Amino acid sequence: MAGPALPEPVRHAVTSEINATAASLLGFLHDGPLTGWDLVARAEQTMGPFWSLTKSQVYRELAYMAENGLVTPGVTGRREARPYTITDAGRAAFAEWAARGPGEGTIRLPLLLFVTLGRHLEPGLLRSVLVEQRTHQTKLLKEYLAMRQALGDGEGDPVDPHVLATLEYGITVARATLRWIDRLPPEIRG
Amino acid sequence: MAGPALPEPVRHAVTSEINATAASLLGFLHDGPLTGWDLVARAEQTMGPFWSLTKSQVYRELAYMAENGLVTPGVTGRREARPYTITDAGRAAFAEWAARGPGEGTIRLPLLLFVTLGRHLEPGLLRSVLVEQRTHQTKLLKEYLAMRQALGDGEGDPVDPHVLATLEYGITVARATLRWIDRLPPEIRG
DNA sequence: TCATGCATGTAAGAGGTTACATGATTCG
DNA sequence: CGAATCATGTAACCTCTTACATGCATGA
Repeated sequence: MAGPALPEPVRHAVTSEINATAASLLGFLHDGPLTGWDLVARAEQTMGPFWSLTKSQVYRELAYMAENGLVTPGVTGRREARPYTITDAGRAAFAEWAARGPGEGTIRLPLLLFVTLGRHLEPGLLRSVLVEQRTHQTKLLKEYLAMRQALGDGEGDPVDPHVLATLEYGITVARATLRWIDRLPPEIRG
Repeated sequence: MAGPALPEPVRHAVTSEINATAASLLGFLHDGPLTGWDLVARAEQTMGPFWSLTKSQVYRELAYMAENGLVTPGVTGRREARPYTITDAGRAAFAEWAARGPGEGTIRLPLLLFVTLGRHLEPGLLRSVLVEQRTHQTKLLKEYLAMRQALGDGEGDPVDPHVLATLEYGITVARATLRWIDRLPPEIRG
């Protein structure tokens, strides 16, 4: 009974879909070549906390994408900087990712976990955490407002409304969070 | 020259700190024994999208915690249900985790990525995504309001203000998101 | 010359997701 | 009796984080 070998399951059968991390890098590369370092900075500057990204991930995805022809590494310039350029295949992969729509996203807020489980925490702990959080959100909001101000003052290039819209989201959420903290009942806020 | 062997790096030197996922399970178990299934449901009900958790993770953490004496599995009851009870060591591990404070949290919103990279998307794609998102947030808000209503109508047990506060956060954020969408400039909203 | 910032990368492990597999119970 | 729901779990894989290692360039 020499049966046929079990077939290897075929992965990535058609197009080897890229993940959201790679897609975000390709998105930024539409504006021109950038190094891994630049990409980390760009993500941080334009998306703040709403798109977390570490340099390890970035270098890994860049290497993967270079292997697959989605980007091409350039010659190293100043210091060891190696700029990557998006290719037509890269643009196609990005468009394909975009066509699938944004998925659900991931949110994990330990702060909310603290609040939810508040009755099992030592009294005072939750309060001090909320005080810290208030300070943090206030600082964040201030920074966002300063950024908007700087973009508004026609400093150099015209502002992309999409980038501004993302900044507005940050402002909106920071304000909402502050209001929420301030309206928490006294049993919780102390 | 028989030098000493390289020392094995010692991990978890002191107390083998638990992760936030395990901590959340221990938190819920403070209210009494729960099965893995219950825990998934509890997290979903009380924290909604702000604490994502899959059953694979839950069963894995429960097994790990049982091995380490933080919880004890009970006898299987109805169906295959196996309720876990928190131990004193479990309560200690939870308190220790809490004392470290909530960390930064993780947020990854592909929707914001779409907005930020909007100028590189096919015209119309971003608009339809925003329309869908508006519908989704409206539905979410409705559900939250219904939940608050149900909790407010003294249905059975008195409501824990902490759980209510978490629900308020959901309401606040959903409203803020809706306002943000509605105020997006016409170049983006269409 | 020394600290700081720019810049790239590797290794290892922890955490999270998806698909699969199985079976009990309830209700219509 | 069949469908839906309750309930547990494994395997494989992907993704993300942390720590480590290296070196160039700039400017005080």
